[in-house]
Amino acid sequence: MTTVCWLDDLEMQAWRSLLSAHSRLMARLDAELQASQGMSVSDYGVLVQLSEAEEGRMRMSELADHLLLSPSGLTRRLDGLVGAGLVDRVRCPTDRRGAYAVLTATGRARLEEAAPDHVEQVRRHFVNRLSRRQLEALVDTLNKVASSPPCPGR
Amino acid sequence: MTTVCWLDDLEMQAWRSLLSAHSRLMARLDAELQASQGMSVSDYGVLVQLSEAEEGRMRMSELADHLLLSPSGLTRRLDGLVGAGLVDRVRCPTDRRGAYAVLTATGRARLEEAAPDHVEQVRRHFVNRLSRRQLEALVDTLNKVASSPPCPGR
DNA sequence: CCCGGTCGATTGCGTGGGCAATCAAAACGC
DNA sequence: GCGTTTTGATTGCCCACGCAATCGACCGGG
Repeated sequence: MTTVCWLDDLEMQAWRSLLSAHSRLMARLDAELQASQGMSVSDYGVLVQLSEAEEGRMRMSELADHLLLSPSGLTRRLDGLVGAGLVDRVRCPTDRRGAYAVLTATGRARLEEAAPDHVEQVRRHFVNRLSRRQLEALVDTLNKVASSPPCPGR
Repeated sequence: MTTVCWLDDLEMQAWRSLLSAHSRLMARLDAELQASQGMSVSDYGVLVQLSEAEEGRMRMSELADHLLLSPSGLTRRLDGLVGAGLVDRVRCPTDRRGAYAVLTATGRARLEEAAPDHVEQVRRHFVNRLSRRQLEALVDTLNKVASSPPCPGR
């Protein structure tokens, strides 16, 4: 019974390792941040992005781009955070279609509270398992993967 | 405004590269396989696993493990494939709780039809962007990430 | 036997997220 | 200045998936 396999062993392994590593890693981080801080990694990500932005505020569309989320996805993710008082939605005064997401004081506090745990978890499950050289190589490798396609069609 | 950041630059880059590369890669592969074959990468994955198994059959639980899916997730994923006639559900004769997922003839045909496209897409967006050395390093790196935690708690 | 414990699979339910449609507010064209 | 088009965000609808509860079937101790 010939199995369909036009990727050689190494290529196949690389592909499957990527799926497996990502899946396991995310599952662990989600579970642990949920357990230790009652916060999802996604919500944490929103708070981090905002905290790094000028004055803790960012336009919805820009934020969505940074988080690799669709506009609708972000809208609803913010609903939760707004409900929890961690983020405010502020209509943009100069362009009244647009809106800012702004980190509230409690939001910032909550982030600072959760950050040590999350960082420790990322270290334990990811960063600390790799050498500096491996981290460098990984960045390089993944950037090649993430970069725009050769665009033959466009 | 000090941003929360207890990971140094390289570590942060590695972490964000992983998220970004995975997200973009999956989005591209999903979109392209959907466009060229009307099939999701997840469904494709099920067919591949079955095709590699003895006689194209596998127990539900084992299949779920291979696919990194929860039992319920697999059950419902299979519903679709069964509905499409690509897979059969067969109750295990020796243990009537259990069930096999078996690849049908049409399922195998469908897989063989879709495979060239998918392989080409994985090559274009992933494998071919990397050198052999990078692939080797990547496998090694990701396996370290995926491997079981140090288990201090258990 | 048979009865409590366990196991494999499925189902109910909740959450997360994408796409397409929508809406209001700009921006553009003339 | 006033339609038309474009843009930013939100909403409706849908799908994927995980967890917990469930159900039938097996198993091991009396």
